[in-house]
Amino acid sequence: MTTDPSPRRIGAVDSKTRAQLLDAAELLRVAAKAGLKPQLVHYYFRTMDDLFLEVFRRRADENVARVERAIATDGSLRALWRLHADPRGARFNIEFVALANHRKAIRTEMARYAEKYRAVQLQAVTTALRAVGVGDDELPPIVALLMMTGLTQVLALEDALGVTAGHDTTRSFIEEAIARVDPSSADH
Amino acid sequence: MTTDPSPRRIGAVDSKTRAQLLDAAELLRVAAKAGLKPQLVHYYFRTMDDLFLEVFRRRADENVARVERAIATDGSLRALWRLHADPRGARFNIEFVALANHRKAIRTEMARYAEKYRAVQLQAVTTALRAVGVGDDELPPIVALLMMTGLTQVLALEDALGVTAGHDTTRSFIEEAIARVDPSSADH
DNA sequence: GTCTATACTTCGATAGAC
DNA sequence: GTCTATCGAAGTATAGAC
Repeated sequence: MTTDPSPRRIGAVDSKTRAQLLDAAELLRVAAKAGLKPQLVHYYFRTMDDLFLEVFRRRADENVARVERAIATDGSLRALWRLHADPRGARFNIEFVALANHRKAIRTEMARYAEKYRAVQLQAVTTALRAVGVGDDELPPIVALLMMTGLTQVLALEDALGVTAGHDTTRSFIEEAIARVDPSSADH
Repeated sequence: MTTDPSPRRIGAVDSKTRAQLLDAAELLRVAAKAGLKPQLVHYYFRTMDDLFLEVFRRRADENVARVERAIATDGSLRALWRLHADPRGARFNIEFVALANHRKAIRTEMARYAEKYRAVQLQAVTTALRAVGVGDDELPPIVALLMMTGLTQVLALEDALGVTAGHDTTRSFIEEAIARVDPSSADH
């Protein structure tokens, strides 16, 4: 998919400029805003899709790794929620949802990663819930996971719009609910 | 904001073509796909923002009205969830989030409506929870509302990507949870 | 009042200059 | 290997024809 069937020349993978373009794209300003000529994008990535795909994969891989690391060191419910509660992940997701709206290649890649990511997280949530004695019929892991994901997403989305009423209340409530069910992981 | 400070001519508000453009835009194909020349958009709406803003307001107003109607006839938790669970609303929202990413005018309008919509729904959820005896400290209405909204949003979003694992389980769980807390509103 | 010819700008991409 | 001149297409908007 990223392999190059055409004869056109392409920039070196370890080029500094290439890295700059990736960084810029991640912040969703492309080229111009980073002080680089727009054409450079096509020299280093051939197409816009290729650029965005690489940004996406880079981040997605990192996220999967982060979750796996977190599980290894502290698989508590609270730790998982904290992971979710970081708005950067949700914000990143929103940006790409917007992109995916127009770009099939992005959509496909998001689907692929959504499944992989979901599996990793589901495993973690399942273990965490079991650890604190929450039964599958009381709260199925997949439900807990989708709720966490959804909640984080709305919070991030509204935040981007400047609508934040009730957000702190909600975050506190979740933290407290977790503390209630698993006092051992409390840290303040 | 939609008033016209410039002298340029503009199409009649009750024109059939104008209505067609609005309908087309709602389905996110614009002009061309509806068999209309792209320039017509600018005759009837002056700018793209104006077109999208009108589509958005039309829908948003309708949604607010729909919730208000629902509350009036059946303000039960279940009814509110059903309202949320309709994926059309969430899908619509996602489309506009994508648009808002590039269009400040849309972003501003979304924020305005988000607050209005939130107020109406919060009122409804508050009443519904009180009716079934769920205390504010047990589950604050704003938390319930944000969770419902978030959950619906993820479901719709994943659905758009073709990722649907666990969705049915989750929907069933919510329905059952509601039935448990409010058996009177059960309908099957 | 309705629509189209036209222009301008941005985006995506290529070929070619250094 | 790195970058820029240039192009075509799409998106956005205006002036003018019917």
